[in-house]
Amino acid sequence: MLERRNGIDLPSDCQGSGAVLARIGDKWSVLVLLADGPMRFNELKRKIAGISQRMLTRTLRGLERDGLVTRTVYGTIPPRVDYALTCLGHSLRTPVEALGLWAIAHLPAIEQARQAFDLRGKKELGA
Amino acid sequence: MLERRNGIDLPSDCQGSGAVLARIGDKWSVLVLLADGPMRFNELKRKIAGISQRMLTRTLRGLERDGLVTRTVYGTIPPRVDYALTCLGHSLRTPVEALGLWAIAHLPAIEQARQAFDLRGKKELGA
DNA sequence: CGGTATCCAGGAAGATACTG
DNA sequence: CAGTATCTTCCTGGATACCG
Repeated sequence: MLERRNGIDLPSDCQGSGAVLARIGDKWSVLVLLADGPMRFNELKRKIAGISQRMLTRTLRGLERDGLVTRTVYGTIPPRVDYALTCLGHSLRTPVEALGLWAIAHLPAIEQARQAFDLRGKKELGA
Repeated sequence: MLERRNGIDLPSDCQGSGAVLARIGDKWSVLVLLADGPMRFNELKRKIAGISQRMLTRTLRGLERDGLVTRTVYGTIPPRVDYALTCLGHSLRTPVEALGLWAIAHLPAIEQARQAFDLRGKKELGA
């Protein structure tokens, strides 16, 4: 994604950051990540409350593909499928939770900055 | 603290996580965030290498609106505009860099998981 | 130099219906 | 229960051209 061109490179950690953010930056992945303990499909769907069946399937497939969750199918009727975090998936929770803590701490400041910014925009229009 | 899991709703702090991820989860914000020191528009554009003028403008506006960067216009000719991280913006670097470190450490594992996953998919098609 | 304005393609995500 | 298939809408992001 980030090609090195004409000599100037971004800090090396950008490569990874970009890929990881593409993975967890989507609308639902983090929520799945934070829903811990092995869970069945509809259990997750209920817990996440708002996700569509389609998006939950897609999100879980993506996480499974990246080795962040395991998918265990029991050949029973009715079918039962369990999803659980892998070791790798669990380890990702640490930095993600750090981000969550930052969000809790600073979201009010962000909201405030937004209002101030939008207000300035309005005034310029009026002037 | 993030682990409250009594089945009903997501922890309240997920809202914040979601909002922050929506902010930095886009394709370019993090790169701007990590490019430190006050920088002029084209300086940033060169450093990020691959971003279009339009997206850099949009990204910077978004970050400015959220109070993460400042935009300083000098009324000179030719024009000069400096962008710098605010205190808030700088503080966000810590968790973002933590995520970057995780990425560096585990990206190989992810790549490997992907290949294994895709391979399994192919075999099933063959069978 | 530092932007805006406009157009366009592709993917993300929702709603709905059907299946083993 | 745990999905797939399909259709549609929205948004992101790239390309291009012009402006103060």
